[in-house]
Amino acid sequence: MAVTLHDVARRAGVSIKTVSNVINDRPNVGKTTRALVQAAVEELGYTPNLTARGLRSGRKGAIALAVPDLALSYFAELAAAVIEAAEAAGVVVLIEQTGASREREVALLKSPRLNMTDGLIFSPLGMGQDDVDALRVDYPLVVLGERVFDAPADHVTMHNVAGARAATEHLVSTGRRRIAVVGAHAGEVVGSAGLRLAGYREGLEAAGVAFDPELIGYSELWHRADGANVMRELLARGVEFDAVFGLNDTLALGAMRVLQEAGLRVPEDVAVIGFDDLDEAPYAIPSLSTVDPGRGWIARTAVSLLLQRIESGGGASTARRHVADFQVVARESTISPVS
Amino acid sequence: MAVTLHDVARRAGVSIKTVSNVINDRPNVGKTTRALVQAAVEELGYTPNLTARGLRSGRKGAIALAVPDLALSYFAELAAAVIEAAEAAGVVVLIEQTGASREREVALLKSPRLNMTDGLIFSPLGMGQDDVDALRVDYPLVVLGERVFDAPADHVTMHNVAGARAATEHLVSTGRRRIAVVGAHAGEVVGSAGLRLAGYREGLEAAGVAFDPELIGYSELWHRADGANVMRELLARGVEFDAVFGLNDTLALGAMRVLQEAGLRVPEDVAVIGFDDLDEAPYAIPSLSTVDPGRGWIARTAVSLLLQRIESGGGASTARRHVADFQVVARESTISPVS
DNA sequence: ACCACAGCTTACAACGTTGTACACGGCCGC
DNA sequence: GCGGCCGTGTACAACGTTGTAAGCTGTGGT
Repeated sequence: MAVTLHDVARRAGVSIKTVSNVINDRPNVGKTTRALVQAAVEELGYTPNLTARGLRSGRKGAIALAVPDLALSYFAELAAAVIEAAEAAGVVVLIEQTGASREREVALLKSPRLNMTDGLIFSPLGMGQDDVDALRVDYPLVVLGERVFDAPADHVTMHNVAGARAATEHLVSTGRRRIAVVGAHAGEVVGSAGLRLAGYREGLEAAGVAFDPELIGYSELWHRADGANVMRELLARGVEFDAVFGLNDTLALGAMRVLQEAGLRVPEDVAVIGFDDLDEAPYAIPSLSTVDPGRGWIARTAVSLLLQRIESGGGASTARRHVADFQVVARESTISPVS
Repeated sequence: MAVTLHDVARRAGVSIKTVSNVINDRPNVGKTTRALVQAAVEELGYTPNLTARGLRSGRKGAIALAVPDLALSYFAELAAAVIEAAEAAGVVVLIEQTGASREREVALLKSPRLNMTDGLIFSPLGMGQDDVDALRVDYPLVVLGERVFDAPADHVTMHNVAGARAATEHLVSTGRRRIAVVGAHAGEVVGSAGLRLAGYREGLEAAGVAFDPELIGYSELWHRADGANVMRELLARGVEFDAVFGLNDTLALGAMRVLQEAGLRVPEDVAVIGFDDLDEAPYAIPSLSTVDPGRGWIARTAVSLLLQRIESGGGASTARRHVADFQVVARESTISPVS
């Protein structure tokens, strides 16, 4: 059915290796032969069999991306950026969903399915420091996020602490002092929730504002609904606050809806800031202030690091660590428009 | 480096074919031999090389999914469902983004990259009826959506017309008569916009409400921002309406924010309904009424049809067409809560 | 005049797996 | 007790590609 090198070789009257050399732009092919072969390729509509190439050369031209769930906006947008960056390098992306389950994350790392790809970009959410050994794999690996420190793999991450601190300071700079937090994880130290909460405390301290545990709203998951629930609970408790820091944008958006439902004006009565700079943040009403964690840069860097590892034969040199620049994006939810 | 059948065979003292037979549960292997081999597999940590298997057997265990852009919520949620369904069948998913560009869509269909997979689930957005021949491919293909009719491939789609009609009738049933539309495409007949607008007109007609072109808001793209812009324009024009039908949820959400910004209450002053039942619809404030087009069913059916084609050797039998059941989901944006 | 060498091309093996054909032994039926 | 058959296992080839080594031709140096 499919056209192979043999067919092209027969048509052009050369050996299959010469055709292979033409396809791969090897230098040692004569001009006339090259043209002859190219004509035959054109004529027969030959396309290389990537599976066979992968078997023989070990390079498959595909990478895997493992995220908790594509239905979570942050990961969908991250995946979109990873696919775009990979595409630019001529590589395709195979996506795995781990459901943020520690077991599935650990299992994935040893899955035979991964040997269809040249390497993995892995964004764990359930694994912890204890699983650091599971990351000691024999294929190129880039880890995203901050669940595991000192991993024996390249690491691309964001300034969770500094970003959260900057968000807090931004709120303080607009005159807010009672800043509620939505989405904290009890007792967590590593992980986005723990780090961002630490940044929040740093920001308060720098501004000379006392930390009040009453202002911290906890929720395990980070969906819109969780943000709404936590905010309802804070309101019910009667805690006073003039600002809300959602540990990510979906939490902030959920919280913001509840605030408006309760008749509180954003930002006049309560300012709201999130974290992630989702595509939808600018289009919320009011548009959501947030921290842009450099998602695009993270995606591009992760792809580029992974491709470098693949290129270099996966030699387990020292693990590199890259941190994206962040930026506070002030929008209407923290700064009232000039009226 | 990696453990192969040869290594296992040597360890177990049998031939590699016997090991292969054990791995694949072939019947003609004795009980003791089987146990022996399994022990060796365990001991050496053998995992099959899927690339080699793919080359030899033609079955790669991967399918491709092509969507316009994962950053669009609908496609992210669709992709999540497709990956989940494929995973249940032991198949991985490779994702391609076409950017809704007709050229890239047509090019993708002939891309050699696809031969890493056993088949394609394709959701075109730029192609039209003229490109029907491009869908005549020699690998298993399932097409989603309604851009192309009579395609020579299996087709899974939704009840765009009936769903839109039902949404319209739902608005009518709550007493609305002046129903604005957000997101129409001028002159389009096929495609979601054209079909949903047709359903809207059917719904009006059935209710004996006259169609008023003044109420139709056009926008090429279907992002949140487009919904907001169209709504601002409708308000600026001073058209009177008591309901809004967003041709998808993001349009409806964008429009709803603008309505609230303008001081109009939803649903008291204006009812809003969307289409897609995105995960975020129930968490908007007010929660968004919408049409559940059976996204999960579509994903599962598409995967199942594709796998059937693959199983049956891709024999180009007659193209099948499947249409998901839809359901109007009434939420707060069309029905005021009992107060 | 011959060797060395560069430039181009080819034959062959190999990547790790599975399909095909066949070999071996024992048991059944006649 | 012999022929055939079933159950079990093996050897070999093949999937389509690329790496290696070697072959062939012609040119230039000595």
